[in-house]
Amino acid sequence: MAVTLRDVAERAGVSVRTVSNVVNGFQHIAPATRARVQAALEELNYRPNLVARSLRQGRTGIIMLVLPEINVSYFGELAHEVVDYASSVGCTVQIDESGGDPQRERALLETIAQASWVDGVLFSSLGLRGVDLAGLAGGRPMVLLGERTARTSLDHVGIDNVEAARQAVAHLAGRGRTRIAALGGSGGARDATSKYRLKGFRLGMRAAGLDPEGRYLRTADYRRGSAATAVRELLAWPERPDALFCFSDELAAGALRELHEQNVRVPEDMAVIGFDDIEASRFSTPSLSSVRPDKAGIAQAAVDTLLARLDDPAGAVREVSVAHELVVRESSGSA
Amino acid sequence: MAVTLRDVAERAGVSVRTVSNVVNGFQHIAPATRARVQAALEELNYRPNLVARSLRQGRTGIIMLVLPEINVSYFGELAHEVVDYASSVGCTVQIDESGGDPQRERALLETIAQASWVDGVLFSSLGLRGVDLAGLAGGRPMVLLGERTARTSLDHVGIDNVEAARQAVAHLAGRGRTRIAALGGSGGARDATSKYRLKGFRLGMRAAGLDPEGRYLRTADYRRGSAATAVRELLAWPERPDALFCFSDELAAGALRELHEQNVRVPEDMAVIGFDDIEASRFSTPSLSSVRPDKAGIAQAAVDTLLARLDDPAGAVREVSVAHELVVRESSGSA
DNA sequence: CTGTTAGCGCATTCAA
DNA sequence: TTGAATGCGCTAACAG
Repeated sequence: MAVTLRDVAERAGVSVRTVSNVVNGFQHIAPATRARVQAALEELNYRPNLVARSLRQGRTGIIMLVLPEINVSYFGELAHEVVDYASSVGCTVQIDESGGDPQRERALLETIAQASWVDGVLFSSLGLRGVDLAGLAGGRPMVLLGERTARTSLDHVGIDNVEAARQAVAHLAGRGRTRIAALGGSGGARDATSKYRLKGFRLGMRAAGLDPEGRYLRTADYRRGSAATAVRELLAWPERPDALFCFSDELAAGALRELHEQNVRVPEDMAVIGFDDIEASRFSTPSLSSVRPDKAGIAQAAVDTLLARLDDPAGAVREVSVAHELVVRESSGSA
Repeated sequence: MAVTLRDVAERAGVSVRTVSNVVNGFQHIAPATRARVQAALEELNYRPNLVARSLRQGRTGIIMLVLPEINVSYFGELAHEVVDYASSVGCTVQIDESGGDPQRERALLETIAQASWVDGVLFSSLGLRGVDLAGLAGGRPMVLLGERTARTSLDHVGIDNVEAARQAVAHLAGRGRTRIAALGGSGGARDATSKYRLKGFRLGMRAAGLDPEGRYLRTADYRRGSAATAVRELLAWPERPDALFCFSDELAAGALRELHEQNVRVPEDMAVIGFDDIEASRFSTPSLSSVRPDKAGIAQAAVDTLLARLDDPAGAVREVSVAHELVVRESSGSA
């Protein structure tokens, strides 16, 4: 069996209270006592039972991070930042995947509401609307990551997708492209991310004196494999695009591949820009221009916001907008 | 405050024992009582406190997964499989990162020994030797993932790296390549993965009647960014290689990029094969040949092995070898 | 400065 | 079939 405070107390000939004090680094302890307890602690190789401690304190220090899929590069990189920052503030991260499926997201939230060992949840939803989420959290502190789909009582951390998308389009237009197309997501209410990026796309097009209508193509998801058919379709448009704004770097990677197969040169015949700036994009051929969200900033803001919410459950709803940046590489170089 | 068993018991006019029985689905309960308790349960929206339950039962259902970095594609994909399978057997996954640094791995294990809410640990080490690990686990069940560095008392799940590497080399030789080079890791005792892959490289070379000596180049790590300088060096060899076996797909991706910059055609001038078969490899230009470990198989075996160890702490040490497969794509197509 | 003790919420043994 | 009571290991309020 595991050695308990009580065992140590007996060994050292003191009370559990004193041992607890030593373990937790309390100040006012007689040096002699402290030394004796320390010795007993080490002789018995005492390890505090964190479950018991958590039961007592009501906090576990465990943050749950819900993502569509951890194997998707962007989410992997985001998770990395979250784990990294969380550990620096003494928290560990539990990861769950929703698969981006609203039904599974819902089921997961049911579980979360019960999984009462997590102090709070960072939820990166693709399918559920904020209003749905709020009700499902089961009163547990939750911060929404990515896009907020509707007015809700939940804290939210994300970037300005509209502005970021607008800048991407402005960049393409600035390089002389006039037949710009956008690609990714559903563009509708169900997928807020693409909705806002599409909005930014339209703003950017109009600002450049271009007509955005009929220049957007949906995809089933944001993965590499979903780009190929879309790209073929887009190449068959009567007015073939000379630039492509993909709503994720993975889509852009899939697009680069398909463009290669169709013998379309990038950037000469088609400029391409992605979104997320995943690491692979720096090394692709051609290297991929992208919108880079400050992932570390998102992670930090998310964890901080969650911790603040834990301390003040009734505080005002927080809305944090994190920085982003345009990264220009070969794929959108001047033709 | 949260609703407890006691609250429900009062409400239903029964004892906590009875409520507990209903919650846990015990059989012998009078239908009338059960109905009354059920009603109270729902009216009060009772959620069991899992921390308290865990304290009582001694198990949390939390598995800790320790990886070098979750943002590295291979580990992201592996984590995905682990989370997926673990959830199917009722476990949640807590992720920690070691950064691949032996010192941090050691520190992390100290924490693990204390973090007594995890039932067991899946440890994918890069730097520490198995013998070191065994002592540090603090008696907590631990399964080693990837490579086992030394005889140890720990369970281990991995693929046959020697054979996999041998096959990769045989494939290149089979395509008529004679000046094959290997790239990645330290090749030494500190990095068992590259040690075994290097061993397989040598076996494959000799089997093809080629001399493996002096045809291996180390890298600082397995990331894309570490390939460039190595590739430049390798291109300057007196007998310039016509094939490159990279010990990871990320290295291979970095190599493809650098080869492109140096105007070396792939596969015409240089065949390239990687290791891990990450998703990006299917879509790169050229698409990348690779050794594909059965990641789902690894995840499943790892979790199963850990659970078995939990049930039988004294059982025989398990050594599981999971399947792998060679995936041939453009980068190693015949010249 | 340190000992005693009451719970945290739950599962469970002993009675009834 | 159900109630009362114990304790998992710990922290903290209350003494002394």
